[in-house]
Amino acid sequence: MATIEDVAKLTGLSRTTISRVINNHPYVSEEKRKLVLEAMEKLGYVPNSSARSLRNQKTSILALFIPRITNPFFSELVEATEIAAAEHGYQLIICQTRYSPEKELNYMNLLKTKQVDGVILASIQNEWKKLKPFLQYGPIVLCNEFDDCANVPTVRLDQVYGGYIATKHLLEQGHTKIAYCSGGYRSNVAQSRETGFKKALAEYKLTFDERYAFRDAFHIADGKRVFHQMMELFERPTAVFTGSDEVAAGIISEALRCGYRIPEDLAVVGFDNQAITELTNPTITTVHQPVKQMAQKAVDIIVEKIQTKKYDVQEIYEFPLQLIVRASTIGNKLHGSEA
Amino acid sequence: MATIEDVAKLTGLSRTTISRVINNHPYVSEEKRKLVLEAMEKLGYVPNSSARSLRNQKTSILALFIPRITNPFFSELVEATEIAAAEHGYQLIICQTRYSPEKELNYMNLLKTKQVDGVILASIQNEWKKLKPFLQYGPIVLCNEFDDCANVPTVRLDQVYGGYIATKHLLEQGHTKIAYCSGGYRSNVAQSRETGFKKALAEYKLTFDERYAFRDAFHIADGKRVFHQMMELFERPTAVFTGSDEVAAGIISEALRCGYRIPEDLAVVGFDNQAITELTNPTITTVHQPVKQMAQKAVDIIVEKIQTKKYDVQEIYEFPLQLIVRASTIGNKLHGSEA
DNA sequence: GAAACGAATGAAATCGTTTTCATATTCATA
DNA sequence: TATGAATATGAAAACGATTTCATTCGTTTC
Repeated sequence: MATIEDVAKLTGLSRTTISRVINNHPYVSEEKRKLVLEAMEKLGYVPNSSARSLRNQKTSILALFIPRITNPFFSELVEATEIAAAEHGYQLIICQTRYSPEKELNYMNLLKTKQVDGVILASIQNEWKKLKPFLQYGPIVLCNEFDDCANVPTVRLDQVYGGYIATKHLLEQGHTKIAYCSGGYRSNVAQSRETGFKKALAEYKLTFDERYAFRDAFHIADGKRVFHQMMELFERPTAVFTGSDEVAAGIISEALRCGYRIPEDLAVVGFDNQAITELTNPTITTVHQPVKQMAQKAVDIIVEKIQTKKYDVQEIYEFPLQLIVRASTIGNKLHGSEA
Repeated sequence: MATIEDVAKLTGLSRTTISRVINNHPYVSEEKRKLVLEAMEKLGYVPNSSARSLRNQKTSILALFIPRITNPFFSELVEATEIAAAEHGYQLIICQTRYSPEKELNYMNLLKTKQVDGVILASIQNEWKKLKPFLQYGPIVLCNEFDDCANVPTVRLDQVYGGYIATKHLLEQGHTKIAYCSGGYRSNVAQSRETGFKKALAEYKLTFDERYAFRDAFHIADGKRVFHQMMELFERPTAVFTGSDEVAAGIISEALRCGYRIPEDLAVVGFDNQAITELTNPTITTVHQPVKQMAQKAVDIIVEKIQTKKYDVQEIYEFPLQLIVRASTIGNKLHGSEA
């Protein structure tokens, strides 16, 4: 393995000059520069990353925290983040917290041990006060998930509005008994959507019915289960808001299998605008989230924070959400509700 | 930021002793050990990763190469790989080649610059002879994708068998006009499946019809397109083998939308056993791939290779595939073919 | 013609660890 | 009581880069 010393010896120059060539510093004669480049080529020399990291106090690695990558929303986020990071010359380490506060805290040591230059949190499993101390070691940027207490840059989507427009759409179709599905209690994303959901209900003088709330719906299978739970209710809902397209697809799939009609018997609205929304037979009305833009922005910001070294500023960047109306809420001009 | 020197000063000991405590070396008196641990706690000291990497010539980072992470098969692979890596104390850097040989080669420099201890290739975009030179810098393990020329450990699945059992299943249902879909020409995975497909055909004295071959099908949308291409053929196939559940789902979705019956008009077999196979209305017959086991094995092996430093050995570990029969090929005891 | 400046180069310190080697002490053994 | 091991500790040399500070040599400038 050739080192800078080998190149120096071969060229008869000092390490300093070699380093200057590597880093495109001025004050190197064209003659020597060529000599060095040839020697580097000949030796197959490439600077050692660890040595550079140590000397420069910089790893060019970012960490992205997500609960799990097989959730298509997070897949998309990882895809976009990796691409954006690469554009800035950064590598991306994936940290799957699997919803565990301990795992999250453990991964946070990547920042403390200087294995990464910064952390992007796309989900949060601990209270902010547990996370905050790590700010002294490097920048933390919130992306998607957020926390009002957190004094750090936050890139997020207007989830209240998302919950609101999706619900309002159902209300406009005449529905009054609308169930609510989400994934988890802890997430502020989910809570915001619920706020938007309730806001829309309130505008129609309706109150939130706890019996219609299912806050443990993450996957397709959960959607199928929730469908049955809804149908067992005394007063069945005629529409359902879900926090993910997978759950919506699960509900629809199970409903159809059991002989129900969508949206006539049950209108369903998803969230995320995943590929599967075009797959089910009534295609799925959903809320589009501009994941790419969000990821790009988060990376831009963290790169800037790494440079400026000012980490504890609360800046909020919010992107809009967009309702995509498809067939799962509007069936052949029929209204689904006969409240 | 506290360094080992600070701990040494605070305790009045040498860096050597601090290091011994950190690394659990023998020959440190219990008294001093406690003293050191207290000082570390007090200073919030944690060893610097870059310094350790440089000194130990080891980063504890692996790189995983995939075309793109939003393909659910690769999401699952990344998930399992990250978990397995974490168990061994390794971090995982994601490298999305996006099917580009240049990007792949570029990411390979992670190995050369010693930013990672090893590379797991889950897809291959270059000829092996382009990749081979990197072996002098660290271990490369093939996982999922493979190359017979490659003199490295390979963890793979028996794709010939996978293509064979899926096709044989269709043949057993009486089909004789079976279309073939795959994603890409270059991949040995796809080519092996095609070999298995042809082998099954041959056993039934049927020949491969190039007009029935669609080798550019990756996503749901491709499935929809391919469905129409198939239906425009003079002699329509009565069954179709696909290289992914997404494509299968796309075909089924579009077929249903256009009023065709599945499997009566067209039997469809997918690949991967993804969640969506349980979503479409006739659920999708597919081939299950033991992704977790494969990923776990690949990580186990690369960790071992990092230790033993013997990289250029061709060892092949093959896991079996399994046909999962669902409704998209067997409809209510009806046979779909009337050749 | 001296002073000042710019271009080109190198010696040595530095980043924060781990490891090698040396030294000192204790303790058992012949 | 000398001898050799086992235990406990530290000084200094690595690991492979970058940067600071000199130094040297031309070239301008007054």
